Amino acid sequence: MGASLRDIARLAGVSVKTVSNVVNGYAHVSPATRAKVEHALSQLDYRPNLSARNLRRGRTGVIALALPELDAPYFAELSRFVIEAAAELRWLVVIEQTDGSLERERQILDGVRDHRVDGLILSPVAIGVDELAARTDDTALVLLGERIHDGPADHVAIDNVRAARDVTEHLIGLGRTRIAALGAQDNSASGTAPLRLAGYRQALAAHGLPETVAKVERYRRHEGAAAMAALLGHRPDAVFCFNDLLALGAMRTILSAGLRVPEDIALAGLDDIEDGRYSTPTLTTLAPDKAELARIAVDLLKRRIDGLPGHPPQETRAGYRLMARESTLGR
Amino acid sequence: MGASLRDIARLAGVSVKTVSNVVNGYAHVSPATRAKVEHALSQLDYRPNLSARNLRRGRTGVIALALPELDAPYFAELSRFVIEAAAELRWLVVIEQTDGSLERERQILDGVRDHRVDGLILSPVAIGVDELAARTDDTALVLLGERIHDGPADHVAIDNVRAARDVTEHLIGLGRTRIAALGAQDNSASGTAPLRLAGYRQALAAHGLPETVAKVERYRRHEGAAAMAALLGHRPDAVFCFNDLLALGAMRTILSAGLRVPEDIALAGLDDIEDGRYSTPTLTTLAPDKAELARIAVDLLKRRIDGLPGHPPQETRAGYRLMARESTLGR
DNA sequence: CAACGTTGTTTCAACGTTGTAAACAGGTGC
DNA sequence: GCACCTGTTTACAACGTTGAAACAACGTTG
Repeated sequence: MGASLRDIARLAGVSVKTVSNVVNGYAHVSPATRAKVEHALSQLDYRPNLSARNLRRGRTGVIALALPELDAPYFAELSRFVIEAAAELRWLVVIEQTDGSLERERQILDGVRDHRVDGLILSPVAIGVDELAARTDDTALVLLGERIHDGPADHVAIDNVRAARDVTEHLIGLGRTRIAALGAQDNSASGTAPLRLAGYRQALAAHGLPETVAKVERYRRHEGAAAMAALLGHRPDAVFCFNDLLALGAMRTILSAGLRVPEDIALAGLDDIEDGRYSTPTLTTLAPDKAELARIAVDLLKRRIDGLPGHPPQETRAGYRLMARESTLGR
Repeated sequence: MGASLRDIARLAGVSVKTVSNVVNGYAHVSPATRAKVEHALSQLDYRPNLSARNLRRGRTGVIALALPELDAPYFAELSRFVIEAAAELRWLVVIEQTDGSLERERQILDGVRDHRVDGLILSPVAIGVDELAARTDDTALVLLGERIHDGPADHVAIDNVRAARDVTEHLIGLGRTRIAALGAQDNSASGTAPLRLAGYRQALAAHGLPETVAKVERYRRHEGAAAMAALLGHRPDAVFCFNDLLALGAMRTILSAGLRVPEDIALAGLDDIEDGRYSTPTLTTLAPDKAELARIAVDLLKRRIDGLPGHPPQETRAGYRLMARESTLGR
């Protein structure tokens, strides 16, 4: 085991508290003792025991990031930024996966209370606003990503309605008229899908175009592929997929059917995952500023952790950019 | 703050230790007191303070998983399995990213000592065997993935030489004769690249075929795309990319150049990331059993954490399967 | 020169938990 | 009546840290 303050104190011939003072950079320590102590510290290669420090201070320096699945590239990319932002505060990040299950989300919200983490960044899928509002626990919580606004906790996301409208407008601007949406969901009282659907509809309505909507259960490639197969019967000339994974699945279906992208069907996604920058054709998409999302989420969490409870929940928007690529523009 | 053992004890009219005994399922507690205590526990919604428990027990219940980058799909997929395997032991997993940098790897190895985590699963890139061997620290450590064997710590990986040979044999079996390798590295004393290169060479040598080798710095799509552009001059009829990201980048270059896969150039990768199952054409690859890798890594780590130090480092192999898809077989 | 403030250091207690050992009650056996 | 179990419960100390308070030594100040 490593050396404790006690060992250092013994070696340096001072009290434990003095060593503690040196370690914590307390001002009033005489140069002589400071030198002695520092020598002893480096001699024994002292490392503070963080369990003990945390017990004393009531903090762990660890936050949790709970998201549906780490192997969805969007979330993997987002995690990278969260981890980086947290690292600047010397926080560690434990990652939990909900798989979009209500029960897992409950478990995690509940588990936050066992003092292993100082706060939680949750990317919710299944849990409802009312259930969140009923939370008795006062551990710091930030909701990340697509979610009905004005909920009971701090929240950061892009403006999904406007983003979806922008993508749809892009397709309309290309002269497409039979524009389908792929990615609506039945069970998503709290999620993205309704917001993106609303944006899609707003754009179509503004131009008097008809809508076609395909539903999926989850945002994975194979569901995109399957839903696209069903859509082919409607002969759309453009498809707005509610995320990039769906779009990549859909692209596979279209190309396999011998149709061309974008000549026969223009395709757009949302998320800007790296895959879409290397697919053939490359995928037009809308790129949320993931670094900003992560930074804001961590900042909000820090404010909650440090601050007094009782402040009203805060709503924050992160930016985005439309990335027009080959799947709508052609080569 | 939550209730402590003391609060429960007061409410139930017993000693703190009795409550602790109930919480920990100690056998010799009379049914009557057990009931009393359990009532009080649920009444105050008791949660053990894990910082305190950890301080006492000297364990944190948290392990670290350090890998180059979370947004490389292979590592994201692997992380998912590690987190799942750890969850079965009630362990949390903090993720650290090294970005393949030596300094970060050192930092992380060093940081393990501050008692925040019980052990470390490291997927090393830059650090050398000798430096690892010189480690004085005795915190549990497991090396995960491609790495020179017989190092100073437990290690789990697939048999990279054999795997690379199998992929190359597959290409040879298709009748290809100008088979290039994409993904060799200059600086990788400790990594995958030399092993995979060796396997590739073994296969070619066995059939008397000539080799062509393209180097990259890191295993990312854009490097695969760039390296492939350089390879095109050699007019290979098949390319074995040392991982799937390289292959997907290469595929993009080939298709953009107006060549066909696999008719003009057959393409194979290694990793079996999900992207490759939905690219057009779908990507032939070799699929390491990631779930097995993760499980073994966690098991080895558990054994180290529980066990006495001093046992010799253990070498373990995980299985793999060749997934022949369109990029070599055609439709 | 007494009262006071500053600087440097220490003692003490506490954070919440659990291992150890000891205390206690209620038998059994002799 | 005593020694000796078995089962149940408790007191105590300890894990390593830090805030609060106390203390000693030394100027300053009125």
